Amino acid sequence: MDSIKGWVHEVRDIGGIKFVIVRNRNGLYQVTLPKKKVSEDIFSFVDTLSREDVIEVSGTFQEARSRDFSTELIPDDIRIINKSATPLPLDPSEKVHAELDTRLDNRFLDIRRPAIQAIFKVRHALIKHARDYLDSQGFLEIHTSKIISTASEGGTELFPVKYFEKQAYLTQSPQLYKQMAMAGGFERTYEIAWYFRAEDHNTTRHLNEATAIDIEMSFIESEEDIMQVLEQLIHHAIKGVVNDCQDELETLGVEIKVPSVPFKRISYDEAIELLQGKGMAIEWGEDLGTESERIIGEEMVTQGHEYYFIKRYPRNKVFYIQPEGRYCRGFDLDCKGLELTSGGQRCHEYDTIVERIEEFGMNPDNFEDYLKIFRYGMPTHGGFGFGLERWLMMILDLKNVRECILFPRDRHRTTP
RNA sequence: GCCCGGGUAGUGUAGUCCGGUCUAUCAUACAGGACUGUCACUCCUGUGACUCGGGUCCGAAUCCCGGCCCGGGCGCCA
Repeated sequence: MDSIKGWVHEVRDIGGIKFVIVRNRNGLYQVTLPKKKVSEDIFSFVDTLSREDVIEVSGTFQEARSRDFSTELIPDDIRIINKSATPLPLDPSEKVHAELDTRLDNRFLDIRRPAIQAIFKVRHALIKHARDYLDSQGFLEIHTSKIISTASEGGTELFPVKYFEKQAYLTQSPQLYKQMAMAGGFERTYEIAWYFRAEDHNTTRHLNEATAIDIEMSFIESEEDIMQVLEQLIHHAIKGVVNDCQDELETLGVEIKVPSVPFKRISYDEAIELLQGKGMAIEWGEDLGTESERIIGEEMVTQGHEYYFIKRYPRNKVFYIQPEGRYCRGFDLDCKGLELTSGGQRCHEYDTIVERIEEFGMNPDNFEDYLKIFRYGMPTHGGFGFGLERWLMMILDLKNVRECILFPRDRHRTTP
């Protein structure tokens, strides 16, 4: 006796023969009911089925006369585990397109669609192989607090949290904790981290709650040591996805090239030259905006580089990055014009970090907990934060980063 | 935060520019019926909608103002 459990995807009633297509996470199954081969009860019972009812069918599999199915189940019994209400707020069989907003409002139904499940299977594989790679390189997985007391990193806006009688915030990055882990002698750590950013942006590539692969490592000579970990991680993880997710990639209609290492590196100076050569009015020292990133991305792609580093930024990029003359040892990793990663070698000397805080117009007195870690033996170190949703979006060529997280939080959405 | 675009059955759309059989299109869905190899089954019948409030006008889905909601771009950021 064979049995399948799943959702009623479709009922095709041809009169003297009926087909029930059952869907579960493994795919679609055909249940075939020729009038003369099944009981009268079960034959008429099929008429009461609605789309998305949860059922269990038991019977015997046999070879199918079908274009799409090699086998079919001739049922002895069909049991309804739970009925579905009608009409459905969106169509999991994908006959009618639904807008992203409708889909997200009904995300649990949206996820029943095989193409959506495929996105999250790829996401799983990506994280698994990234983790495997970091494990193989001796990195220790840690988890740090998401509730912080002050906006010590600067840059982005924070969500306030009422913490008993105190004011606290949701973390924007595990940055400072990773550095404490270096001060603590872990030498190599990573965290699959949650970020919260209270920015008012409203684009297809921003989330107010996002995940990232964050690493930190000690005893480095320069930011190059970190960049090598990053490019190897990307190379290995994508190779893993290509190996594990053939079916999912086919479902999504995506063909992935494993990027070869090492990745292209260009300096900030070269980026500015390139942009000026393309007629852009940009001066040395300015940030690279969306337009700049796009132009650089196009140029890199024509040179055959999907992934590329931009390094040797001006020293005013971020305060905790090790300065070097007018430059600093920070880098970004971009993919086809989209920034995926920000990282670099951090300051490790107490005097330097204090100077940097002052250089950025901040008060070192507000950084006491942070500064303490530089006083008692801090090794050279560096790391990066690598945005998972953005990476997945680029790999799968999806148009909206909201597709890459189960329950996205954007400027307006807090449900479901 | 700034700028632009949009809101029509459960879902997705046509119609809006140029107001008038719009009694609002089509698909899908839903309800009922026919069909013994479907595979987006097909066919027949039926059900179901103009975001809200105000204004202009003989007349508003259509024009104007405001609210609410949504999408996108920029800035900022991963």
